[in-house]
Amino acid sequence: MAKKVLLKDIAKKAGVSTALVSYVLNGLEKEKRVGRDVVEKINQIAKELNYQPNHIARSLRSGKTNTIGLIIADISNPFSGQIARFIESEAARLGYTVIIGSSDENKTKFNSLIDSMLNRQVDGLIMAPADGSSQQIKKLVKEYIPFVFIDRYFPDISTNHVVLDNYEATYNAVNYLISHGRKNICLIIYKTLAVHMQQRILGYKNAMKDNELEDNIMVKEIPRKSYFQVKTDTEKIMDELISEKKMDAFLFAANALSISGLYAIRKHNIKVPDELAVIGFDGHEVFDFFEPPIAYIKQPLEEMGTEAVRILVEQIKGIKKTVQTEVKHEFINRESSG
Amino acid sequence: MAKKVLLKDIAKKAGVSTALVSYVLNGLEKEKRVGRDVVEKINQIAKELNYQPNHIARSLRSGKTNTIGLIIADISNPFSGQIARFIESEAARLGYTVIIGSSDENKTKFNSLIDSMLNRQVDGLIMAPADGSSQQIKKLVKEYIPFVFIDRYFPDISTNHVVLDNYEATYNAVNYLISHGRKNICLIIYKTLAVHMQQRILGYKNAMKDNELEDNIMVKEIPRKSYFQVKTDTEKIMDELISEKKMDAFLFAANALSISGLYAIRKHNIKVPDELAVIGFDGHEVFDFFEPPIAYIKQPLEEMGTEAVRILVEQIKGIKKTVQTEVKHEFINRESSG
DNA sequence: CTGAAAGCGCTTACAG
DNA sequence: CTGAAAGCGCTTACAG
Repeated sequence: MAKKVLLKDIAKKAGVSTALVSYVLNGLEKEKRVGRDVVEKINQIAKELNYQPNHIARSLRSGKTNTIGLIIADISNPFSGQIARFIESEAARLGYTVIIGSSDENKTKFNSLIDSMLNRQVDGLIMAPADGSSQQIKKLVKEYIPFVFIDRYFPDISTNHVVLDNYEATYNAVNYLISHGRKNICLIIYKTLAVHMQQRILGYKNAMKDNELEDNIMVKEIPRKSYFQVKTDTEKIMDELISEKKMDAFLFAANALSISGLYAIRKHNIKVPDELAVIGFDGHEVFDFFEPPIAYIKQPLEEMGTEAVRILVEQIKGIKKTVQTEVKHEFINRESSG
Repeated sequence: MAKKVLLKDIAKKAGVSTALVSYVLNGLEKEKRVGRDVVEKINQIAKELNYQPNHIARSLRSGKTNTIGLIIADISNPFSGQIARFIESEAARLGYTVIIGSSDENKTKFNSLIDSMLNRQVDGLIMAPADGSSQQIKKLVKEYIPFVFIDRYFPDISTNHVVLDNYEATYNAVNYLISHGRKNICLIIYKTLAVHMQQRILGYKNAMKDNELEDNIMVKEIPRKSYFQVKTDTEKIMDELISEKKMDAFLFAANALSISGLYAIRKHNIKVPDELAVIGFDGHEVFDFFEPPIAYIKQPLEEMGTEAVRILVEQIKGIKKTVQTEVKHEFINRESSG
């Protein structure tokens, strides 16, 4: 293996101390008022030897790793993957590397991911917290670990977060359905106490109430288990609802739910939107393929990811204010909405 | 911030040196023949103080970071995301953390990701190398950096890799189509010199030849650009081919190509498989939704990911033999194949 | 403007 | 069986 070039190799060759080399290579030549000729010589030698600093050594000394921990539900799911991608890009732009972990919405895994990332001395965390993990989060707050939530948060802890305008998202969608003549609108959603889902329920319910349809409120909650289980559970509920023939519209509050629901709708050969209007969440290629294309509530993933990184980096740099950002959904209206 | 517990805190409290503590906590008590009572005392105090080792310090001293760099095309694409997930799991099981980077199939990005990961002192790399990056790879080989390729490799460099039996995958699929009466089979594939795609072309061509259909060979190559561009290009070519009405089957050699092709097929209202048989690659929910469901060649992603990690970790631990694994495709046969 | 030196928190020969 | 000490490769007060 080619011998690694070290700071002191440059120092020796330039005939100066390692301190000078460190200053120059870190752009502190102005601040430390290093001589012009020395700066030039050091830069040239560094280039010549193709010097690559050892991040580990730098981190140990400086206490900063320039690494961000990202904890999401599951990197193999497109929603998580896309947001991870945007986070990775923005982080790289700002000089940070990202370590990703998948919690599977499991509190134990989530907590152990946090521990493992902290042991690796990440400078901060971006997380979609799992249900029931608020104890662990309180510890982070107490220890002044910089972090930002995405997608959800705990209302009883004051934290930085970037979330969707979940209430408005479902409120508007339901209003749209009602204004186009639908009255029996069912909301299919995950069974969880997480705020983001609760807000989606609230948006739905209030839209129904505001249109004097409170008697028609119908919320079906699906346990958040494996993808396969979600599909089975959703299809089963859809089977019942469809055979009762009471519904004239479905609003799905998450991607996997939408897809599972669409399977059921197709199986029963229901005409969309004539018999049933449908609005999905997040967006998926299956929505484009369905006959007709499915309308959906789109989250601005790039904005969410970029914003989360920006907020986190500010926190890491020492800005102490709490930042809570709500980004706007976009309603992608297509034939299925009726 | 709660004061971090250090090795020497434990040592002080136990009245021993840090060396003993280090040995015990790293499970070297047998090898170093540490006294029983001392072992117990150290373990107890470590638990009591909730000691968390500083990985950075450990890494600097030991030269091992227990970190793996993973470079794939794009983490937001389901194929990459799923394989990343399996790699992450297996790595965690073996005590490694994964840093992920997306190359976008771009040689420059790919090379700079390698540099950045090496600066972070990853112990090894798992990569789906971008076209034209073989120079950089030769450097890795020369510097004895442990790495494993997935999905593709460079035939002129002897490297560890885990790849699909690409030749057999398309050979068998084409044979199946022919044995079910298809004669004018078109292969839609990315335009690249990468071996894995070349093997898929070869499998196709040889199957055609072996059935005396060499005059019917029709390969259409799509430049690998943005997803949007791929879709546009594929649809355009499909439009032509479909209007000529000469084809009776399509084999798509990658996921994005399949989906783009399916859009075109649906647009033209072609009956599958009556007018046109279709076989896709990789698998996607859209395949399930299409009428009829699309048959496809499935890659064993879990096996590929797990195997890649195992090989890499062996290399990191010093085993020098080159390991080249070919995993078996699975043909998921469904109505569309005719 | 520059250098000598401490120190980040571990691991690991070495000596006894 | 155990301890004192060097050292991983940087950064950064401190002194001049």
